[in-house]
Amino acid sequence: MSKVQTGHPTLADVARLAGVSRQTVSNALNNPDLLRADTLERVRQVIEELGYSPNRAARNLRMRSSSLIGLRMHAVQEGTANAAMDRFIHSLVAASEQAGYHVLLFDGVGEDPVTGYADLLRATAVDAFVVTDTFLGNPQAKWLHEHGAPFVAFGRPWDAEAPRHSWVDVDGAAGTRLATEHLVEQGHTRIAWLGWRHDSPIGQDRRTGWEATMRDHGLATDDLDARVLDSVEDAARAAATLLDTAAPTAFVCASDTLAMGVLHTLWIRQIAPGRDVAVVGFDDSQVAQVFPVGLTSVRQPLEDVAVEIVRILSSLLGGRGAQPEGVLLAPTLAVRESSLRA
Amino acid sequence: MSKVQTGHPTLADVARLAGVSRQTVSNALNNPDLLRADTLERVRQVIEELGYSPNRAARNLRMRSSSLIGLRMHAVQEGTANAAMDRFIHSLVAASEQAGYHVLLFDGVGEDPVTGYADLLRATAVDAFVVTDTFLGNPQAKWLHEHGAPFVAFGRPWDAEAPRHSWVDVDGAAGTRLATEHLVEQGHTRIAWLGWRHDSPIGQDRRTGWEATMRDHGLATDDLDARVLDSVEDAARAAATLLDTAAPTAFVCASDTLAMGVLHTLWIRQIAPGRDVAVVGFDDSQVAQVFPVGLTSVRQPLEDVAVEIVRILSSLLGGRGAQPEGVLLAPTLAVRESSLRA
DNA sequence: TTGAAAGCGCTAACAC
DNA sequence: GTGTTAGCGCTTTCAA
Repeated sequence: MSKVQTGHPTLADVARLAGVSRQTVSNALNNPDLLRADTLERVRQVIEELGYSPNRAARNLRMRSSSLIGLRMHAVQEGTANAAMDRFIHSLVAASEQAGYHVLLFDGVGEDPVTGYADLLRATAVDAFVVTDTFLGNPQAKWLHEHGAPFVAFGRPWDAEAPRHSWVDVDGAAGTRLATEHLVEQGHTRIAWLGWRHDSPIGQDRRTGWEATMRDHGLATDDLDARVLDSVEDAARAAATLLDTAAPTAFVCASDTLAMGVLHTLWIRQIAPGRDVAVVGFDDSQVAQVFPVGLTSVRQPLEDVAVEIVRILSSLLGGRGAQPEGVLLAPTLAVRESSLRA
Repeated sequence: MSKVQTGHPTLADVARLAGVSRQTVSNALNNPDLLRADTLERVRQVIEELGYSPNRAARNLRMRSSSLIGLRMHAVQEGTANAAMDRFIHSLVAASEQAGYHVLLFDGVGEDPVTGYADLLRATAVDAFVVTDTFLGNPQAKWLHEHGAPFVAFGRPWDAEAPRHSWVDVDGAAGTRLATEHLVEQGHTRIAWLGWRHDSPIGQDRRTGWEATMRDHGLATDDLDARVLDSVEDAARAAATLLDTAAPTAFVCASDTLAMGVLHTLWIRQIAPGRDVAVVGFDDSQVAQVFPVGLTSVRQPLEDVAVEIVRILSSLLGGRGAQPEGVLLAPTLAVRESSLRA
């Protein structure tokens, strides 16, 4: 007597209805070329009819893989405009799906920065990770590498000379270079840099784009360089000081948050953004897009970043254990009113 | 001869080392009370020693469940400040983890709005869904209900009198009521509403909070009601018109995007936000938080929403097939300079 | 080209 | 309390 159909159809159900063995059905799905055309057609028809889809858990168990990519998500930092985390996550989800993966989110809570990774890895709940919080001496990357866990980092390993793992990053210096060149084109010569005080390698990188471009154009940078915490208030104060002491006509900022501070000071002083003093931010956050004046901002190509990450991940998981690979992508500049004289 | 230790330790490994049967190890994990204290201790020690964690796929296959909650993620809408999607997603991830679940993201791409759901469901890749795009006649909710898929909606089913599925939502009317009451307290009497033109039930709901509060205070609403598309530019124009025709001293807006438009008009006219004309937005987006003036905004309790959703989901999956449940949560008001006279 | 057998690692049911 | 048996649904040998 045949089993009661409690839930979803299984491979066996399809096989029975199609009058073939289970293996043939499996082949129809995974190695269609092995079947004779008419058999394939018949099996496919039954699959369609039944709305059959291979059980994930069973396949995972057998294949020793989950088709899941783990991504640790942090709490949104309130009061800042920097992270475009949701844009990146969506890009990653879309790119992963193209490659047959799904994204599993886990929480970055707790003291130990690797706990979440360890648990998922030991339980073979995910095939690989995408690590986003890559800073100097990133403990996750180190741990994952040591444990042989496949992963790709969004962000360069700033410390290692010869990185041991693959990464994809956006060229921050190229971004600020774009911004500075754009301002020079607009006729500015006194272009200030507003960066982060506790300077991360990321902040340093972004700063070099401004500095190098200024140098290239023979423009002075003395007194035009300020560093503050990544807050609107601090940026506003720093902008005020800069305006008083160095009279810049343009600001390149390490973040949209800082740019907002500059705009605040301009507003207080009745200085028109764009016409009187130009401002450029970094990240093309929603704030930059929605701010009434329209904040010009460096935009990271997160869609491309995601595609590259998934590509590397696929080759990693595909067994092609190639050399660690680093990909550096160029950002673009979203030009808006805050940097236009018109 | 014993098997080669290729990868992770299994239940059998633990059992062998602890000198017990596999079942005993399983019990140590899932039904600790069944074991004698010393046995439990011994098993636990070996588990610790080996860094053992049950294989997810095997457990999933056996339990016919994945401990995964599916969430469809849409592309970020550029140029608006409304969605606090990342805040919600993180809240959901955190709450899920507390309950032993993880969040699986999939993409909302394609013509057919239920494709992604259907695929995951048929493959038993997820145990349940969280549906966020709940609007009138929501096709996903209908489809999921018809297919007996467990899910909870973030958002009320506006059409049904007796909803067939569980939902959690934020009381939009209560939010705009808070906003309006706050403005009345600040001494405003001519408080305008700036809402959406193609009015969704959500927009209508938010509007009623303003209208009812105005009525309660015996304040006129004629000519103080404008509807536009959800864009900064349209909002700016509408605000200008309202200022000319009805001279409001305060604006309650259906979104932060609209509020930005109002602020833009105020800026152009050299009207000080807060001091001269008050503005309140909706969603407490990053824009509201970072905008130099500080935009007062209705804040959805997304953390609580996530907790409630997971609670309902857990009971749904726990077999307690209770009646569909609806939970309406009250938002709060994040008060900032844009609504303060001081 | 197709079929039969084995087993991935786990837990529910039942014996002891 | 603990051990034995069976089987979740799939894919990878190997044989026909």
